[in-house]
Amino acid sequence: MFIKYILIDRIKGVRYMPKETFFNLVNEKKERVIEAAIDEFALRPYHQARITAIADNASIAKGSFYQYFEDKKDLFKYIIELSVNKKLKYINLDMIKNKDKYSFFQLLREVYLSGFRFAKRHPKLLAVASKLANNKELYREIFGEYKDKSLEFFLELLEQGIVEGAIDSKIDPVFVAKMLTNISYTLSDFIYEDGEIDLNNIDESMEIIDKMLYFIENGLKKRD
Amino acid sequence: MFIKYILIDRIKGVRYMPKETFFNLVNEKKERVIEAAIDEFALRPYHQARITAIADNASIAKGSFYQYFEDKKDLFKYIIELSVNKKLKYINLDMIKNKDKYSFFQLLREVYLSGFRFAKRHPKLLAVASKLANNKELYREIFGEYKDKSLEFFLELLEQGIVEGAIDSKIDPVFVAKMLTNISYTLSDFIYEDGEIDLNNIDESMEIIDKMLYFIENGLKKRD
Amino acid sequence: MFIKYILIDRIKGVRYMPKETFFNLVNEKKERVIEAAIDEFALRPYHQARITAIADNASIAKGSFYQYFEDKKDLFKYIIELSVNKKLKYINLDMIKNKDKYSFFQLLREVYLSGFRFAKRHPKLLAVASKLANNKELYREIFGEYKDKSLEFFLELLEQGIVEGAIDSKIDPVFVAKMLTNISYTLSDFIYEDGEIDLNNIDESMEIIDKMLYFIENGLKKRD
Amino acid sequence: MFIKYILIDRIKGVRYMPKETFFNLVNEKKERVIEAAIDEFALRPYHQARITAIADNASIAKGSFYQYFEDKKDLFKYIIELSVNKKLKYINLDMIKNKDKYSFFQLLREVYLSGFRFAKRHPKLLAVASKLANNKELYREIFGEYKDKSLEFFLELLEQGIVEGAIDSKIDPVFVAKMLTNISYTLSDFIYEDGEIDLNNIDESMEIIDKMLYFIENGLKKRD
DNA sequence: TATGAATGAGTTTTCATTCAT
DNA sequence: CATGAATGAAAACTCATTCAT
Repeated sequence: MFIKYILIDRIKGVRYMPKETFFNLVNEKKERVIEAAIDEFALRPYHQARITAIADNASIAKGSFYQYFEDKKDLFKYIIELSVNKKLKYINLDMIKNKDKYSFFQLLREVYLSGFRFAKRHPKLLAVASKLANNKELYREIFGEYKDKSLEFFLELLEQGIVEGAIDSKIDPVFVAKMLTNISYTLSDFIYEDGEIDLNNIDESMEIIDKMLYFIENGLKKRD
Repeated sequence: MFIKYILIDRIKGVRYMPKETFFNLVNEKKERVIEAAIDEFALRPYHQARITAIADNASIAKGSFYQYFEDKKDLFKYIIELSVNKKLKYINLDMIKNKDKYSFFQLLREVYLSGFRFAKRHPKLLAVASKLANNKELYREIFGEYKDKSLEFFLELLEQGIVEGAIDSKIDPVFVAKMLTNISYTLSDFIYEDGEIDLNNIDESMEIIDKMLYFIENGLKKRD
Repeated sequence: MFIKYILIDRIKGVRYMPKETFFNLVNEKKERVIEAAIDEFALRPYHQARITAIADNASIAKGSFYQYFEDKKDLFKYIIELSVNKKLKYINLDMIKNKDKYSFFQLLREVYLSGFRFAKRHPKLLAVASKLANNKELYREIFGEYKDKSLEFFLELLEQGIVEGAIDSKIDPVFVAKMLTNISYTLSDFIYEDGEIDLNNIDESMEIIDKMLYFIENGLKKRD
Repeated sequence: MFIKYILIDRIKGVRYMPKETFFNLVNEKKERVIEAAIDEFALRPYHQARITAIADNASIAKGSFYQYFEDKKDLFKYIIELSVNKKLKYINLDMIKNKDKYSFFQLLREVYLSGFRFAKRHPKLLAVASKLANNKELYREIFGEYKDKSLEFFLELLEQGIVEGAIDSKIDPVFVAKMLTNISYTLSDFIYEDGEIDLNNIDESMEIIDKMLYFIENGLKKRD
């Protein structure tokens, strides 16, 4: 999930934005709109989500909505972008930036842990993102065709790990990068669903991440 | 995916079916309808899929559609069921039925391989199934609440594997079962997307599965 | 009600009839069709009644229906006509034919009693007739504009009653004829609705009729 | 009819209403919609009445209709309610409220006269109400099950009349109440139909009512 | 800028009737 | 005659978007 957001951030040259009028609103109203939008997009798939409901819940006129945003897609993009930005704050950016100073498994742990933390604190944003992830057609319609940067991120990490001798060189880096990416996309999603886990217990959360990493590490690490 | 299909098969007592009129049609027309439906459901999320488009593409009158099926949901269920049945043919049922005679990793290989084969040969059916898997609300509306049997299937396998000493007893079976289930749901999906892989080369396909299994096996197997 | 049926009978020159094919059917099938039609027309207003349901319940093909009847209206007319004929059997025709031999109140009693008896024995036919009576548009569409013969029947009776000195000459015959007609149309209907009355108790039925006649007689009879 | 309206008025707590948007319309448009609706509901039975026709005749977009009303039933209820309110203005409420100060026959006269006046001035509203009265299924669907208050109203009047010695104690009050109710429901309806009566001649109207009352009075009043 | 009424294309569904076999 | 699939007009209802004030 996290990586996907990084990706989105990178392609932001193409992104559409709310109109200036939206940014001129008083914060209170802006937030009413954003919250109403998140509520609706979290609840219904994109095509089922209704501008009417958003306008009603934000207590703005339907006409006003079109003063602020080009159309439904414009709003959706904006909400996705907000999620990205929110999510980035949960990542230990320092560690990622200086990724050559940390081991592969340290970095991986951080990436997954961030995703999990985010899921815990912002379940609705997670729901919105999940709606997008589950709808490839929409995903491409909104962001266009792309090379998956998150894949490249993991690939780079893996190759570095092999060079460093931390990872079994018999694994196929491309394939494993795909798996890790896939896990990063769905991890927080499926953990979140498990009602038995107390999301407020941070120790327990880490324990889960660590169980997974134990499995991954075993699967990847070089043995003598 | 495979396990989910087994599940669906089991609850088939509740399933709704096309009307008799549909089965009385000449095969050629029946297939036109089925293909048009698969095309539409593969292309659009369930709620966006249009009866009109299906009728048009199948070259039948809109009214005829309702001679054959109760409604959109009825058709959708039927298409899902077709997928299930098609998929079951790709599974080495013999091996699954006699699962106590095979090792955990042999069974896992078979399960994943089946999913992959199916994805290769019926990409549209995969797309339809994926639409359902990605829409939990619809899934429950159609099939009712349920305990995920595929999870239990993997869990059982894992516990047997631990008892037999094939699997590292330090892993958390519940958690790993979740991961394996998750992989089974998405594996063929994400492999299929990679245009670089030659789906018609069966050796290459197996090679991919085996790469994944190498990783999983390393992650799980007991070491001395 | 009864009088309305007499009326219909008289205008039968205009009536449409089932096709010959219908009359060529074996009685058993004919009756299946008639019963299914009565069931449907008793249950739903004319425009809501469905040929499909009738064909299904009669176990005939929908196409066959159109071999027997011109269309829905044709069938409806036929069912109405059947009701009329059935109803006529409940009337002491002898008494009506020789109406100059009986007193006004004797005749009135017979007319109302007949309607009541019929309602009791054929509640579904009553329901069908009531559907028609309640839908003037349909009534005229089916039977065309008409002078209400039942009105004339009562009027004639009343005038005779006045001449004979049985009826108060201060009443307005036209007006009272209208009221009596109206009562004849709705009497059985509203008595039938009253769940408290035991329709199978013939004495009780007569008692009701007689209560009404007591009231009417008081209202009309000449006093010295 | 009148009494039924009183009844409806009483249960008005449950009534559904047009949306606010409807009341915000300029009066001219509101009236166009109301008139188009009355025209359609007067012409066709409820299930046959077409939203499309109403929208067309009111010169509004079909979509606009749904801005104003929840659905067809919502509109129908509103039209019925309008009729009720209009009708109540024709009733000498003062007299009804103080019913112990007036004789049974005076009250009856007032009730029937009101119904007649209303029928004369608003024939279409009468047609609409009659559609409802003739469709018990719809009536109950819209207003719910109920004890017929109008029956009780007449029953009460009658019993008081008996106690006061104004009415023949040999009549069956329940039965007569039913008849009077029935007459009140259909009176204006059947008078209206008679093209020969000059509805604009108020004296003539009263004359008709009085003819009827003469008959009823004779039928009911106590004789020495 | 704010408003909210107006729009109408698009969707599902129903059913009387036709027609080829 | 029997059959039952085919048809398509017609209906209710939805909702993103426009636009006049």
